[in-house]
Amino acid sequence: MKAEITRARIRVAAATVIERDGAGHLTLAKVASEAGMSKGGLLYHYPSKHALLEGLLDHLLENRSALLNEQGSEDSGNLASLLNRLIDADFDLPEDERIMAQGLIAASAENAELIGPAKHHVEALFAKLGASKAAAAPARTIFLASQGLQFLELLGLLSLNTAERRKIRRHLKTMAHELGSC
Amino acid sequence: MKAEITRARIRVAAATVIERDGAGHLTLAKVASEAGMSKGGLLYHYPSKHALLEGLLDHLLENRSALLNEQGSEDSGNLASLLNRLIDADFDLPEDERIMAQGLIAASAENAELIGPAKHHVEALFAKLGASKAAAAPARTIFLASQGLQFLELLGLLSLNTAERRKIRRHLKTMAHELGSC
DNA sequence: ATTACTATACCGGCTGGCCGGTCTATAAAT
DNA sequence: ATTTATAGACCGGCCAGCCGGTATAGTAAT
Repeated sequence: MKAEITRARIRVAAATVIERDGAGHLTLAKVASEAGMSKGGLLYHYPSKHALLEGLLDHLLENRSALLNEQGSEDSGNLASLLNRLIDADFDLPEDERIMAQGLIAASAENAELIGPAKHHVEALFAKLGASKAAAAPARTIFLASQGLQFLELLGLLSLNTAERRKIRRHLKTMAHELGSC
Repeated sequence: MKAEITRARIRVAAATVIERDGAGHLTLAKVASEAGMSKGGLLYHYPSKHALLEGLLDHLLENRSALLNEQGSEDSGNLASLLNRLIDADFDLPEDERIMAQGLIAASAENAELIGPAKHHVEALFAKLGASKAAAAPARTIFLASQGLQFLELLGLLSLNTAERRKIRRHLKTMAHELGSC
C-alpha cells in the first residue's frame, strides 16, 4: 500500500532530477533528497539505480499501453481510431508523465537493455499500423510525426507554444480521419 | 592540417564508444583507447569532455547545415525542394555521421547548454517550414515524421529493414511533392 | 495487557572504484 | 630550438551500493 505510493514519489523525484540536471547527473543522493528521504530509504524501495530506471520505464509503458488498449467504443479495431488514441496519448500527456519520459534518455544513456520493453512496444505498434497494406505508409507517417514532435521537445530541441502545437495536432488528426474514409 | 584529421578520428571514436557502451559510459579513457591514443593525446586536441561533445555537435550541425544550403538548382527557395533535401539528409546519412548523432543523446545527458546551437538550427528550420501559412502544418508534419524515425532508430526503439525504410521515405517524398503543386 | 517477535520503512556513514583533468616527460616535425 | 603531438602517472572528487542501526506497527502468545 504505502510502498507503492512511496515508489511513485521516488519516480517523480527521479524524473524531476533528470529534467533539472540532465540524465547524466541522475544521482541516487539527489533523487533521495528530492523525494524527501535518505539514500538508504531510497535503496530500500529500489535496490539499485538500474532497478529505479527499470521502474520508471515500466511505469511509463504501463500508462501508454493502457491508453492504447482503451476499447471503450466499438471501433477499437479501426486504424483511424487507433491513430487518434496515439495522438491523444502523445499530446495530452500530463505534466508528471511528460517529465517522466525523460527517463527514456537516462535509460538509453545508462544501459541499452533497459529500453528493450519499450522497443517491443514501439515495434508492435508499428506492425499494427502496417497491417493494412494500402494505409501502412501514411498511418506510420502520422505516428512518426507525433513521436518526432515529442522527441524534439523532450531533448529541448524545439519548444512550441500551445497554438502551434494545436495546429500540428489538428493536422495529424485530420490526416488520420481521411485515412479512415478511403 | 594533421590536427583536424586527428580530431575527426577522435570524434568517430567518441561516437563509437557512445553507440557501443551508451552515452552514460562515455569516458575520456575509452575514447582515447578507441582512437588509438592516450588520454594525454586526446586532451591535447579536446581540452575537456565538454569541448569534445561541443566538437561532436558542431561537426554534426555543420554537415546538416551544408546539406540544407545546397543552392545548386534554381528552385532552392521552393518549399518542396527544401523538404526533399531534409528527407535526403535524414535518410542518406552515411554510417559515420549516423553514429555521430548519438552525440546528441550524450550532450543532452551531460549539459543542456550544449544543445543550444542544435535547438537554434531546428527552430529556424521549423520557422522556415511555417513561412507559407497554407502549407505550414503539412510541411512541418513531413519534417517531424522524418525526424521521428531518426530518433526512434537512434534510441534503439525501432529497427527497420531497408525496404520498409524506403517505403516511408517514398511516402514522405510524395507528400512533399504534392505540397509543391497546390 | 504485557511481553516477545517480526515485517516494513527509513536513516546516514563509509568505502572502493571510477573518471575528469593536471602535470611532467618525451618524441617528432618544422 | 621551438612548436606540435603524444604518453601515462597521479590527484581529488564523486557516486553506487553496503551495512549496521533506529523506529513503528502489527501479531501472537501468555
